Amino acid sequence: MSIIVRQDDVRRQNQFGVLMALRRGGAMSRTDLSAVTGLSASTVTVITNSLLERGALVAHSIGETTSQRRGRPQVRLSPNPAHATVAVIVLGLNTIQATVADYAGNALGSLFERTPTKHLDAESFNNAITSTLKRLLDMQEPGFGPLSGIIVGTEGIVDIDGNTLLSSPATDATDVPLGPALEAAFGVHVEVYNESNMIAEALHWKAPARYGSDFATVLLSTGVGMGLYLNGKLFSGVRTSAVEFGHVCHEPNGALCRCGRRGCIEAYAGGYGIWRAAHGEDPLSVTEDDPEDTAMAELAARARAGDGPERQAFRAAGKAIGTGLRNLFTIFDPIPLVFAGQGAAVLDLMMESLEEAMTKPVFGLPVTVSVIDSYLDYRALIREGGLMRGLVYLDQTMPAVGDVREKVLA
Amino acid sequence: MSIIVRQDDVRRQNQFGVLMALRRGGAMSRTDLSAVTGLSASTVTVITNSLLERGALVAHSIGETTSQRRGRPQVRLSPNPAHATVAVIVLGLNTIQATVADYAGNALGSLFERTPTKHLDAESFNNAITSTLKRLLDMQEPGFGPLSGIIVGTEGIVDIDGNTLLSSPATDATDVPLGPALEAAFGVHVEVYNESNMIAEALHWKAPARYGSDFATVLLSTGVGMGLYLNGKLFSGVRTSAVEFGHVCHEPNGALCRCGRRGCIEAYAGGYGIWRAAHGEDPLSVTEDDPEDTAMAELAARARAGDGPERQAFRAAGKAIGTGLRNLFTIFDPIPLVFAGQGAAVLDLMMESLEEAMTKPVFGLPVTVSVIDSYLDYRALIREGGLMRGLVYLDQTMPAVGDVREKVLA
DNA sequence: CTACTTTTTTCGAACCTCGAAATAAAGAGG
DNA sequence: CCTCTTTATTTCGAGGTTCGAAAAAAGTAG
Repeated sequence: MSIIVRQDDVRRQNQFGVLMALRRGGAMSRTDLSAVTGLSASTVTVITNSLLERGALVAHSIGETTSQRRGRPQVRLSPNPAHATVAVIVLGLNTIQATVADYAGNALGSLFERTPTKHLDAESFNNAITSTLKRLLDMQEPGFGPLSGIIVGTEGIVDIDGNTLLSSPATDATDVPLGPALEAAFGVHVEVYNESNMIAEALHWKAPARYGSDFATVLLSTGVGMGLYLNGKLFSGVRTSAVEFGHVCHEPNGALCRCGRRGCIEAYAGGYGIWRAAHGEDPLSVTEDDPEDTAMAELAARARAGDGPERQAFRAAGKAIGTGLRNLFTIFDPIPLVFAGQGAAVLDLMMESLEEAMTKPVFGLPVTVSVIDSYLDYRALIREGGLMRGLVYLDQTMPAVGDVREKVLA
Repeated sequence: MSIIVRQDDVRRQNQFGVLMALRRGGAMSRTDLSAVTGLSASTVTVITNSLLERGALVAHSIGETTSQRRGRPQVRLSPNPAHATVAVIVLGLNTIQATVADYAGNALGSLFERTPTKHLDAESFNNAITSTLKRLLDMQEPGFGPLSGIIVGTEGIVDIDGNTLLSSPATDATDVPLGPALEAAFGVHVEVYNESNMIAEALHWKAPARYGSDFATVLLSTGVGMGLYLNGKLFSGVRTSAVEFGHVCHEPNGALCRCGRRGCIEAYAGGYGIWRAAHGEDPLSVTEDDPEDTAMAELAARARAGDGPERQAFRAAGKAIGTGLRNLFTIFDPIPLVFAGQGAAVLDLMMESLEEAMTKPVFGLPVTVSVIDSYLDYRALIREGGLMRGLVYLDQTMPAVGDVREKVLA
């Protein structure tokens, strides 16, 4: 059904536009906002005054700007840090990291805990996360804004509503109602996302010029994940977070993957896949243990030293990823690429075979990928992406209560 | 950049909503429109009267409804056939089919021509299509509405703006500026689409309950095409029509495809791929000739008669398609499927291996596909989809000129 | 012919955005 | 110190939009 638009929707959308302009462009004056958003100066005045009155924005007092220009000085506006607080939780294998940040996006505090979450049942798993966040909140100094939202970033498959953790390496439990559990405990809106999606979200905010409308992030870690931005929006599955790039089939009847199927990209390019191939182990055997980062570094060193099974293992990984990317690009055209995670440190060993597999022309149209970046600290990216997602959620759902004049008259 | 909303946009959007409700639900009264769209009765009155005045709608005079109910009889409204005319052109290998239809979607006339377009240069190719449409328009009786838009559906790769035919089996020429050529010749808006996208569009309109938000169409013909509806919208590539499902890699280093690469799904499931495998021909040899429909029917008959290379060839085709679908479903979750084209007639020979490859569970989540339909006459679907796309374009771009009262007062 | 029922239109209220004009708040210059 | 100039912001009226309530229209029932 095509959606009907009301009067309020106009105001809400434009108010959101103003807030987004400030998030993107940093503090700016009403005049700047008018130029950036395309709204008239009078409309910007009405909207910003309404937001100021409700405490969502703050005006930077004079002197801070030191304009030295001729006319009336600009009053720069920006999100009011004290207006709200967002919590971001990043889950790993037996690790929980919680962070709180203010409405302006400044981190207020962080807590990293190692907890054996892997073998907990769903309820205990939720409780562990809840208590970590509780501890963090108790540590905060009084006076910070009210907690307004929680974003969780995790490996695994999440339902499309951001409520349920359907399946994740972080826990053996399935269909974990993490969203509702946190919502019940803290009384605020909660969204659970796949970590790769948050990496994409983070890059979109860090470098909008480069990662504006269309790009893909490939997370090379134990598994192989992907975040996709298409047409300026985060792409997700129909019912789940999906984009399980690591489980796209590379070789039918190929090496065994942890998911139980054969030939997945992850079975060649995941940490354990590379390790297995480098050591000449049976491609149909899978262990639960992940190779240590240091062990992988040694493997990479040996591969760089000279040809041999180690180098071949990395080459095979590159080929699997490259083939997968080419297939994806066959579906929606080539887009800029970003690699993140520890695997990005050994990209040099994979790049040749990756590019060879990826760039084979389709119908004479060569596949060209313009941007290939890499980021090692993917945890930080997940956190940043989650934070921005949380802030944008608040901006988007901020009610569009009436004009200022109304209250003045009353 | 987040988009700012103006006053006019509200009206345009709601006017579009009214027109869409009529296209979807057929002729209905203002009261029904109010219920379906969610707009108030007064707003519906204003919008419909404006559309009536401009000739976009007609009121069905009394008597037609024969309500026999108590109160004031409803006045049913529907798109005015004479308001506009849309032309749909379906291109095939050395064939051009042009159809014109009125604003209500009724076909007015059609012309099918066999023309050797394959070896024409770009300009001659455009001219051939232009002259076919000119002939068809000349054949029409006077009094039909003005030509308002042209939609072209074709095999091959089209740029995202619907202007340029980048590469197509219909012609050896590449980067054919078909859109601008037709626009220059007829002075109306032109959009060029991939045929599979139009098949998806057609099904979306034929059975919105079944094919509403998310589904995929697989076109089994000489090649293997796909149309995708995701989140209620036609999915396309970033720069081109894309979704070149047939050229997703099934077997690295596998059979040779016409695109020059190896192991594409089409190399196994396209008409020539099945033929080649059934006859034990070299999988690295490709011919330009396509097997005749009758020859393929014989092949299917032999495959149904008993096991042998023919049956194995169809099984291999099913496996290639099934694997490709599973990979796609790994990216965006399983969705209902529709098969179209001659290949849909031999689906029975492929279905077993197709389902086996497709439904292997990912991380314990079984892949289930609820709806699997098939349509043989895909040309008709392309035509219908193109027509609806053209009509919706007209609805969407209809200006939102002012209130009725204004003119009454003047 | 009158009462009732349902559909459609009319009308005023409440908003929203916009452009023009007015106002505010500096620096520049005498 | 006062006035002029310049730039930013606010005020105000106009025009457009949707909505709810009330009125009008156009039938059927009896």
